[in-house]
Amino acid sequence: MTDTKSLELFADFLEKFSPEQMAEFEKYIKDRNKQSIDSAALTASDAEMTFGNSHNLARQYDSLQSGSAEDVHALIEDMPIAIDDTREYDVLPTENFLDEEQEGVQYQEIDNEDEKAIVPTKDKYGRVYSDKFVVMQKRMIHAISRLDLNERRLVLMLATLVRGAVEANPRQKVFRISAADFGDFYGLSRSKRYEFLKGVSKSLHGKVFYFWNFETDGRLVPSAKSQSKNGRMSKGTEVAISWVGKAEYRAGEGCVDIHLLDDVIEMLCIFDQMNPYTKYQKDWITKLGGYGIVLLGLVLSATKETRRHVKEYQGDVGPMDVYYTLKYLREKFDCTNRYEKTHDFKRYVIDAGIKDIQKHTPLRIRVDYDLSGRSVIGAWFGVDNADEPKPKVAKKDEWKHFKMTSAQLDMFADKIAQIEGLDAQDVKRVLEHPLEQQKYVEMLKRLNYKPSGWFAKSVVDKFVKEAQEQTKAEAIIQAEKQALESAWKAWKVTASDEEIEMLSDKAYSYITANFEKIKWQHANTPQIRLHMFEQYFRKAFES
DNA sequence: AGCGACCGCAATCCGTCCAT
DNA sequence: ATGGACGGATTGCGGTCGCT
Repeated sequence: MTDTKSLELFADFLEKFSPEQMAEFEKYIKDRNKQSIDSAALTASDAEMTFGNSHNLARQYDSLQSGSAEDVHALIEDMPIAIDDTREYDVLPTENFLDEEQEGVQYQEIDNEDEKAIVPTKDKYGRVYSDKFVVMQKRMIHAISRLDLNERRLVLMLATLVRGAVEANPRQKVFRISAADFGDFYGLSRSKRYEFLKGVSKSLHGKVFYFWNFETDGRLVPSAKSQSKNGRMSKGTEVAISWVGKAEYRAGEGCVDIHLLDDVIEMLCIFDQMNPYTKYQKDWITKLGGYGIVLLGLVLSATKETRRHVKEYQGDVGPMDVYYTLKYLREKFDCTNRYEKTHDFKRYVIDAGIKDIQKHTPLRIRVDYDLSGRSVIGAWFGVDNADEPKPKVAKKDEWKHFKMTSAQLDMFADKIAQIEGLDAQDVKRVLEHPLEQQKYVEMLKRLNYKPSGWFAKSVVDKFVKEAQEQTKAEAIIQAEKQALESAWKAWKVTASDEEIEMLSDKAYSYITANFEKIKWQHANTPQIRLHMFEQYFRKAFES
């Protein structure tokens, strides 16, 4: 148990590395193994694979299980590398739903007074994040995923509120949320919002979440009991935190005063280098269910590196952005004990998450499972932004590729046929052809027809392709006709006068008249053409 | 308004069939 | 024999309805 948690931590930790740092760390592991100080679980090739390829990182993640938690922590503790994480979590390949890049994220603590002061993270313009986003530390995503809808709503509301409040007053610990604000924020009915707020402030109170504590330099905070005999760190501090310290519902005023612990305030406010975060658009996350949130976090936290590597994905569902082992996914979704049947896990966690995201965000998640024999061992995920291509709604010409109903077809074909003195069936055939219908557009306008339906693009494309092929075929036939003519001329030159006399022009006209029947296309050399020509000529002559 | 019966829905779990 | 697919049962939670 501890093992998997620490490995998760380790995996998260590795994600922060730049390629250079990976190389450096790899070297470090190599040296370490050479000296065989400890039976480090990581081998050089483990490290190489792990660092070289995030796909493998996920795979290796499982093989790392053989290492003890101690080793992993020792590794991290001994890490000779200063983590300078300039590689932020870029949220998606398509940045179009992000307003601005997060830069210059700073962390500052003022500890000279009783109350710890917390200075919120600002963006490069010196602003606290806009309300449009709920900015969330990554490690918090897991914590909030186990809350129910209203609890999550409260936390998310706090996330935006606290940031602003702490900005104004760094020592503020109590935050007031009114039922009115809460209700407006999420569009709750007037009658329900009081109950909701009251209930949620109560239910949230008992809830606790756990996380691994980090020092600001990225090292694990040593806990008092964590020193093992060999003086090495055996564990980081696992911190249990109550979401709210005290929640006071002020009856009559319709608001609740929420006392938050510093850690929670920090989590909500401070996004320093060691706290990878990812941001979600507010209205997405408030609508998403627990699995949707976690899945979104997993998929969106794909780094540029993972994306590059997962391109190696050999499937047919398009490029994939990230790969996770089944085991890792189960842990992330908190499903190590639930949904023991893989199919159930897929159905009710992965698929449900995808459906959830599909429903509430413009993102479309693709998934392809990695099979080892019959067993699912992992999954690739790809994400598309449905809003992305934003097909410019070029005002389409309604008189182009319009699709008439069968009633309309009958009626207007009849009318046009009468006016033009044509066969109604022929007219109908033209009208229902998206390319040829152009011929009668003026007529239809005069007859007060108004297009109300159109052919799908794919259908039109099919017709266009057909037409192209037809013109191509016609061109070939044309060329063949010319070839025939020149063959005839050539034959006339070589033929004796007697033969020419025998063969009247009638024969030539027979051949040309039956041209379609003769498979001239197959005669692709002059010799064969000549041969065929003679053959058919003879046949014509005999008849 | 207060109460329980009832319903709908989602989450979870289980049994059976099927392919390998 | 095993894991996955699938249908279906069970559970639990809200919310609603009708009765008092």
